[in-house]
Amino acid sequence: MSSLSFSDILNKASVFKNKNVLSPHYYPPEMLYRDHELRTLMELIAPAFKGVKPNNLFIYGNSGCGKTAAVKLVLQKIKAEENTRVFTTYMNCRVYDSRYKVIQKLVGDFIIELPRTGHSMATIYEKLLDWIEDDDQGKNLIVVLDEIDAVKDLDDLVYTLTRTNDDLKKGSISVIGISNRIDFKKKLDARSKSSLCEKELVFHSYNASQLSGILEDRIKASFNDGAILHGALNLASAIAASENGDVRYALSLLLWAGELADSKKLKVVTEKEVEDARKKADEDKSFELVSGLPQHQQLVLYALCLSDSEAYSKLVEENGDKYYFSGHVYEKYKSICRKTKVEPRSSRWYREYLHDLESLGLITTIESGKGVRGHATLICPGFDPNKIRVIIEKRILGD
DNA sequence: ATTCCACAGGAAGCGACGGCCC
DNA sequence: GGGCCGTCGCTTCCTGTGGAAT
Repeated sequence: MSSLSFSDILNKASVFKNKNVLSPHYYPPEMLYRDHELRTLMELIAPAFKGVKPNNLFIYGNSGCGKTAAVKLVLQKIKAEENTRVFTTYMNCRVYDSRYKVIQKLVGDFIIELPRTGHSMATIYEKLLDWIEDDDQGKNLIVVLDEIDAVKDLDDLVYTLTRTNDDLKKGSISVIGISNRIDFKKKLDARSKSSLCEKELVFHSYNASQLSGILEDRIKASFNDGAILHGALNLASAIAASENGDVRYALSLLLWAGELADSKKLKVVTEKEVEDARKKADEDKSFELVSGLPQHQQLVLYALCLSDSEAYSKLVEENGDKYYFSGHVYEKYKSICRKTKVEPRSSRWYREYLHDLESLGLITTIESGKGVRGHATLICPGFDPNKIRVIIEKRILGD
């Protein structure tokens, strides 16, 4: 042990040349197969350089199909231009998820950092207006709202930003909204929709051969020559193609497969490592998701996993999966709460928990449809119930 | 045809919290 | 220190919905 040094660890043989290229936070300087989208984006933004407000834009497409990367690339090009009054800012709405937080972030980026609360909406809004107008010809601000569907009061936000352009004597604000949920537009009211979606741009999913192309490109920069066998590459692209052409997923598969090969001291990554990486990724993901859950969501999940052995649980078989009535799971949840001396949440909140669990992929729900009285919901665990049970027992009931 | 059931999910509001400004 | 302000996690109340039961 005493002879071990950092250089030993760093110089250990590896299939990787540069792992960073595979990270989800890495954005490539060039993009393949997205010429049309990049051009459209740039044409849309171009008027800003003449002091004309660009149209608002709404971008959608499945996850991992290059939306964010394309926009970030264009933002870099804007920043590279000199002497302009075009300002840009990018934010992810999972973090900035309310009108207040978005406006606050704008003020923070360009004017002054503000505390989380304390100032009224009106105060910080005025600050923003003053800043945009405080220039001979005003400033043209382009705001990119990634995962825009996460904003809770999006109608208010869109209304405020639209109104800003009316209030401004000079300068403008344009919005580029990005989402991977096409259906979310339905939730907006008509005015916000027409305002936000002045222009729309769809990113279609990559097909298997495009995925291979992209992967090959990244492999060159991240792995040693010949470290990835052709079969492994093809398998990774095929898996990703079946996951809606998600490049991010494909890259993380390669990363995991490479790490697996390193740990087995292999010089090349084969199909086997990719396959194992996929399995391991699924398991790790479920473990991480479950252990990171708030207490009551864990209890709900636990109730669902335990329903199997209970005599009163009725089950409906649907292609081999066991579905449980949401009402019964709620009762089970309440009884577990009683046993563990925890105050159960209301059924309204329980329904929110189900939504959360479903969006995390930990459960799937279907409507009962015919054969059941009323409008019942049926729930099925997304992973092996026994494994989930063990994780939760360690977490909650263990201590 | 009407009533009942088992929910879904929107709206309003509550109270604690952390923070501002004066 | 008091009056605002926005947020969070939650409850209560309520209307809507689709099919079963009567």
